Amino acid sequence: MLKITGTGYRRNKCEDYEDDNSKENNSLSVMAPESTTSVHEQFTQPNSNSASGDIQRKLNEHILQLKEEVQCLSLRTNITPKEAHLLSAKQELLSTLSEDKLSSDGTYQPPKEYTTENGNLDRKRKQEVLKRLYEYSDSFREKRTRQDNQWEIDQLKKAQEIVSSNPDQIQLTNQKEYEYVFDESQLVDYSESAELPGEDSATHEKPTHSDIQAVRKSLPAFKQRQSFLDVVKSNQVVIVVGETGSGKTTQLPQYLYEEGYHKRAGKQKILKIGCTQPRRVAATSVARRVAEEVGCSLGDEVGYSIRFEDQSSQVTAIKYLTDGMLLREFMTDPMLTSYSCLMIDEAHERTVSTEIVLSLLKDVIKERQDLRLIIASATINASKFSDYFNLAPIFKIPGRRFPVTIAYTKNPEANYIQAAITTVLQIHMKQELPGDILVFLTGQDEIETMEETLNEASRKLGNLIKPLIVAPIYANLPPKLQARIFEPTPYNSRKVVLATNIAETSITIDGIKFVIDTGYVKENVFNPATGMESLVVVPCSRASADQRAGRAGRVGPGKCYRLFTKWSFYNELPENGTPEILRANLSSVILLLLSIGVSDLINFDFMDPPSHQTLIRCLELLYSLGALNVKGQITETGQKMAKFPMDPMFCKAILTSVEYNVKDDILSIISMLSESSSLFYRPKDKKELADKMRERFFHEAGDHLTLLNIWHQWRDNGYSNLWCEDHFLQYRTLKKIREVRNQLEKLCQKVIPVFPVVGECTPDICSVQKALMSGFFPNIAKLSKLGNSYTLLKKNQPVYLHPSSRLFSVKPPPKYVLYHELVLTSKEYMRNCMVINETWIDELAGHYYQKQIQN
DNA sequence: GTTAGGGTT
Repeated sequence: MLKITGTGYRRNKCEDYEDDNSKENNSLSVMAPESTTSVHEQFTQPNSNSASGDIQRKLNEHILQLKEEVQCLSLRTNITPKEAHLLSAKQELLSTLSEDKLSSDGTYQPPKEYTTENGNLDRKRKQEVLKRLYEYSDSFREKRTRQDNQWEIDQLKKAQEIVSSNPDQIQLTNQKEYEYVFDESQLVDYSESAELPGEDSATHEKPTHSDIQAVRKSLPAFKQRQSFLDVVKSNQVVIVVGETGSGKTTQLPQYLYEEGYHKRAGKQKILKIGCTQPRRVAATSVARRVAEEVGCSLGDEVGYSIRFEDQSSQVTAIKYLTDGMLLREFMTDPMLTSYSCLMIDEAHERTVSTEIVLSLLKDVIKERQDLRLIIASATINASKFSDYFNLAPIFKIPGRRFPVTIAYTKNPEANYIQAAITTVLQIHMKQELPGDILVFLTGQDEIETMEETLNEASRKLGNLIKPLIVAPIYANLPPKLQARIFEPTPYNSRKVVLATNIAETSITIDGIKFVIDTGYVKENVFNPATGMESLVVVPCSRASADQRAGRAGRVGPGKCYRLFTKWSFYNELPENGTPEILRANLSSVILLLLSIGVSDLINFDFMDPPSHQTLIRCLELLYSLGALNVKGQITETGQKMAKFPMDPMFCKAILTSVEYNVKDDILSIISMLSESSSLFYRPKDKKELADKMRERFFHEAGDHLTLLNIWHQWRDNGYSNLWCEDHFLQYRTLKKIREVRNQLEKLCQKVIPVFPVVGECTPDICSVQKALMSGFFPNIAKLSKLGNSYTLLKKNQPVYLHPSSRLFSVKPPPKYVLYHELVLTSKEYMRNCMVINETWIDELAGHYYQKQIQN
């Protein structure tokens, strides 16, 4: 019997849920019945209420044919939505008509609507089934359509965006797996077909202008086009609450454009309508879409601008850009004179960049009455933005989304992973197919554990259950494995996606019907007093829980199982998460503010002001780095440092490296350090091997030079992807490192045009170490007297070498080490450490450690 | 004797 309770799982999870929406208590009783005649028997029983023998024979023939077709299709790794649709139809038919769908113990019961009271297929129903069988067989023989091909191409594009660092790879797989070649002459026009994929399908056909306009007019935003324009006309700042699917991101900038906001009276030069996004993929993909709608090439009237990639020009009127990019634009154009309107999208996410941009804009709009500002936010904190902008009007646009039923547990869950596993299995056995499951967990470790357990459970259950495909997704998973979540779920099986909060906003997976939300998230906490970071698991906010639930309602009505009680949702979950600005290291942002002339930070109009302590620590650090003078004003050095988009400690090291004639090595090391967290890939089952490969790069002086070794060897191996895979290094990270390095190189030439080489200094390891130390001198620790731990040189705080550090195994341990960062996990660990010479402390950081040196 | 939530310039 298919009872989960019988397989060792604690209890029947579904019974533990209360339904939020009591009307929709659709508890499915799909439990296999104790005894029933098989479907096969029903057809062959001479006394059954069957149709004529002729129909019976035809039916049997078709069952055979159908089986073949289904088998053929389900063996394919990629099927188009149309094929998937046919497959599910065939699945339904087969399970109705053939004995093949019986579970091993023969307890299959055909769906109720097909049967008469005594369990046999009724005659009328059988004829209907036959009719559909013919229809589907015919349509199956038809050629692949343009939409099918386009869909595949789009899927690939999607995959390629995710794995953009890895184009060679994808192309290769592509050719192998796609046996069909796009052939114009074999097109069948399916534009009338209603069954084909969702909302985006209209744009796949290279639609005509009027088609596009029709789609645009169907969006909820269109109904409010005129009232939106009216509100913007009479208000300088408007808060827009646009739910998912309202079309706000693509339509509102276009409305402004159509209204002529990009034209300046009497002048030739075009003013831009800017729209910021917190993520790069969003900026690029939306821009592409809007360019299509406007009917221009990307980079002409519609463009985008992200780091390393500027697709905009003089004629660009609608520009999508990342919020960090707009923040950088303040440095060259503090009044943002090239914009007539700005839309700050996804403001509710409250990234540091968004908030600083908003604060700066609040000032700018006082000076520039002509600038229009639109802030798009989720419902939950729209009023906060309205209050901040002097009670700006809130303009609402309804969304378009399927309803999602929410279920809570009756009692709190002690072990949410176990609860999640039980829930997955119950959904899988009780709910109809197709319908994939998305589970929100907090990190790689949990995902790996759950993946193992689920695979094991489904192996044990064998053919008692339909195939369960477990697909993990988290940011640090290599792209090849990430792509698995986008593969269409094969016939008659269910996909379970185990995700971190990457699936909350950044990645959208089609076909999800069920969401399981553990209610937790990992959050980075930065302690300004110690400069220590730690990742802690905290309950997620109500806003995120709702966002997560919404992921179940993209393709149709969905269901979300929350592994916490309704009471705790309303009483224990915070309404919103802590804004990032209150828990991040702000030194880079503060330097940027200072460089654009914001000197009074204490009275700067933050939406949520960081603590004075945080600000003071930042200013102290900047002062000790020489970015500020004794009056707290930014120095020339500080101005140069601000030009580099990195932490000021990095910037300082770069400036010094030029003097020491070790710029190349420092740029390499710094680029590596800035991305080092996602450089190494350590799967659970190959940890030791991965660590062994890492040891090959070890440099006696520590991790910084180890990273330099990796860089050099990658370069010497022709920046090869295969080489990366062999060494458990993430190719996409290294590629990004290379881009970062190139950008820094260019900035160096711009910011420091003349390279003054001091003395006879020849590049050597010591100079590299000293250049690093000129920026990172606040991070020095001294070996304790017992020799088993270290103490921060500045304050009396015990810290430890991280076991992953090259220096961890050095005996005897070096007397002084310099660390890149301090993380609090099971202990206070220094990560990325380097040996330093005692004499350098006085030489390079005498001003900082005066007291300590005297002692 | 052991860490990796998601982003961005």
